[in-house]
Amino acid sequence: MSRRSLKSILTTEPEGQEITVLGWVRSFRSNRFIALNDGSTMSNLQLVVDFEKFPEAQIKRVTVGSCIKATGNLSASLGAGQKVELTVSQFEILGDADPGVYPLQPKKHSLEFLREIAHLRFRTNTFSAIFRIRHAASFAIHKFFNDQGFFYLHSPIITSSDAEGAGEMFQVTTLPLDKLPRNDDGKIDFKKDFFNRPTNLTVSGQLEAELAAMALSKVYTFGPTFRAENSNTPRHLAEFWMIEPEVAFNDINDNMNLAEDMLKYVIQYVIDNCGEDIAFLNERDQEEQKQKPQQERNEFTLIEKLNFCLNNNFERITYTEAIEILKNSTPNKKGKFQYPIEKWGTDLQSEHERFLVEKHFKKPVILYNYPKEIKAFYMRQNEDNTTVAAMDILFPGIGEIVGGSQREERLENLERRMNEMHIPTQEMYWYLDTRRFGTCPHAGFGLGFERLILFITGMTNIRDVIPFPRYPGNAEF
RNA sequence: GGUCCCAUAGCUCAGCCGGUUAGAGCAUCUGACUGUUAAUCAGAGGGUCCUUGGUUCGAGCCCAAGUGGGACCA
Repeated sequence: MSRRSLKSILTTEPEGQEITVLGWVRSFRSNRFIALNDGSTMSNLQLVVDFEKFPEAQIKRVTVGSCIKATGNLSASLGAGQKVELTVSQFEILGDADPGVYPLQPKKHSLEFLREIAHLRFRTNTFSAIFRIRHAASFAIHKFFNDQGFFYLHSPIITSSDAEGAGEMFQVTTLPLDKLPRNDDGKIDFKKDFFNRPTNLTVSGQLEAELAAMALSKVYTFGPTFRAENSNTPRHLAEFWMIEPEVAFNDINDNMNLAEDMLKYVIQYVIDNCGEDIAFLNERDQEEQKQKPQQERNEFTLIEKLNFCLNNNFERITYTEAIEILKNSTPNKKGKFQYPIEKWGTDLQSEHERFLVEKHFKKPVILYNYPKEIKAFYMRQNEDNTTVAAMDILFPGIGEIVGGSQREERLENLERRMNEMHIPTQEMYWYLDTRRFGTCPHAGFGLGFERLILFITGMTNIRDVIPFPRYPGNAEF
C-alpha cells in the first residue's frame, strides 16, 4: 500500500478529494475532532467524525495513543486552528491504547518522567521534534563533508589501542568472567580471549582517521564512541556519537575554519529544513524561561541564539589571552570562582569557560595554543616549546563542543612526546609509520554530536537528545 | 567518585509550627454536548505520603541508613 504522509497531505490544496490516512491519535475532542499525527511533521491532521454514523463501541476506542486508519474527504477546515481537515467516512482501529494504562496524556509531562518511558516519548511533540532535528543535523553533516570532497570513514568500534588517552574504556571480552584463564604468574591470560589480546570499545576514531587521511587527504568519521567514566552530568553519556574530520595539509587555522564552517552549515540546514520543529522548541523554551526567576533567564530566545551564532564570527583567542582575561575578570578578583585563576598552565574549569562564552564575549569562542602539559601527546608543538596547536570551541550553555588540533607530524618530536607521556611507541608502530613514510602537516577535530543537538534544540540535558541514553546505572531499552 | 537538592493519586504539584478522615488540576469511570484546538460542564472512583529503622502521646512533616531522580564538581 502506498501511503501518503501527513506532511504531504497537510500541504495539499483541499478540493474534497478522497484520501486514506494512518497515524496515532494525539487527542479526541468533543466526541468529534481527532488530532492525528504520523511523525512526518510537527502538525496534526484534524479528522472530523460524525459520531452518530459510527457504532458507539468504535468511537470509544478512539483514545489518546491509539492507532487508526481513516478514509474521507479532504477539505478546507471550518475551524480556525488549521487549514485543512478530513471529514471521515470510514475508519478502523489498528491498535488500541487502553487509556487506563497508557501513560501519556494531552498535557505537559516532565522530562524526567518521559526519560523513564523513553520507549514511548517519541510520541510527544517535544521528542518527535528533537529526533527529526537530530536526523536533519546528521544528514547535514554528511552533506557538508560530501560536498567538500571528504570521504566517510568507518573507524572500528572495537579497538586494542588503549593509548588514545581520552578516557576510561569499556572492556570487550568473550572470556568467562566466573573462571578467567590465568598465566603462570596469576595474571589474566588474554591470549585465550577472542582477539588474543585485551580489547575495548573505542573512545575515538581519530588515530585511524589520521591513517586514512594520509592517503585520502580528507576523511571524516561519524559513529558511536564509548566512555566508561562515572560521570553523572547533563553533558556526559557513556555512549555518544562523534564526528571526527581529519585533513591532510591543514594547519590549525584551516582546522578552526573548517569547524566553524561546519557548525554554521549544520545549524543553517536545520533552520531551513525543520522550521516547524525549531519554532515549537523555541516556544517551549520561552515557556520554560517564564518559570525561572528573571536573573536565570536566557538573554536570547532559541531562534535568536541560533541566528546570532550564524551571523557572527566565533571569537578566536589563545589560551594565554584567555588566562589574562580571566585573571583580570570581576568574578576572579571577587573570589567568585571555585577555582581561582592564579597561574598560566592550569586547565580551565567549566566555570571559566562559561564566563568567557556567556559573560565576556557572549558568543562562541575558539581557544587555541594550549600548554602542552594539559593536552594529548599527538598535538603539534609550537615554536615556543611550551604550547601545542590545540583548539577547543566553546558554546554558550554547552561548554566544549569541539576539541581538535594540528597533529605532530615530525617523527622525532612525536616520539619524544610519547616517551615523556609514557605512551608505548612499539605498540603504536602503525601510528608512527605515518610519520616515517611520507609524513605531512595535518589537522582534525572531534565534535560531540549530542552537544550540538543540545545547542540546536535548546534542551539542557544530553539524555534528552539521544533516543536511548546510556549512563552509569542505566542501559534500559 | 565528591558535594548539595528532591521523592505525596496514573501525571503535574500543594500540604502551615509535628495534631481530626491527606488536597487541587489533568487523566480514568458515569452522564451531558454536532465546530473543538491541552474542548467544556455535572458527578464518582483513585493514596504502602519511596523503603527500612528511630524520636514522639502523636510523623507526610523531625533523625539515620538505603533506593531512585535532579543540579554542581572531578
